[in-house]
Amino acid sequence: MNWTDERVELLRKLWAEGLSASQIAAQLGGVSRNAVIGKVHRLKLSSRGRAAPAQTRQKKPKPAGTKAQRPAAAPRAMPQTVGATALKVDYEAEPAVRPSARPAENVVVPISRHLKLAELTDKTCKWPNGDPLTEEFHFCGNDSLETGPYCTYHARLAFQPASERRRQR
DNA sequence: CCCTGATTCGC
DNA sequence: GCGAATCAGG
Repeated sequence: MNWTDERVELLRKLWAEGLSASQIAAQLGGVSRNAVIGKVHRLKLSSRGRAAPAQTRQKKPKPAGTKAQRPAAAPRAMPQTVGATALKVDYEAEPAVRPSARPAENVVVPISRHLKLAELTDKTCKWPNGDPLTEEFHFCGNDSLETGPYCTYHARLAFQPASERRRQR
């Protein structure tokens, strides 16, 4: 995989959104999280917004080859773990239940359109399916025009109290 | 041990 | 420029 303009653009977006490097790598596909981090640095996107004090970074003595040590780059700041945690929090806290939950038996589970994060609009259901770190991860993507962030089915899962959900069948 | 980003450096 | 290996740390 090479860094096309589209992929770089998506990288910029997701990085700005606060996704972790590994999650971005999963979304992009075909690259490792190291590749993403490397690219992020080359694009100079490193500090995601906040400029903070200074993180002390130790230099790393290479095992064998004696190479010249650099003066160590300028210390920068980290917004303090927004990455996987951010999306995971969304993933677990926003929807009241996991997509795998079975709320009602007489309700037809919608067939997901399998949209990528970048493909979502304000009219598509943002219910996440699968693990953000896997290739299979996608969003429901069905029409949510009149039901907010979710389609009618997922809106019920997302906004119904646990007690209601329990005796729903 | 899971994860995070940061850095180095051979390619 | 790219990214695996490696690092420090939560």
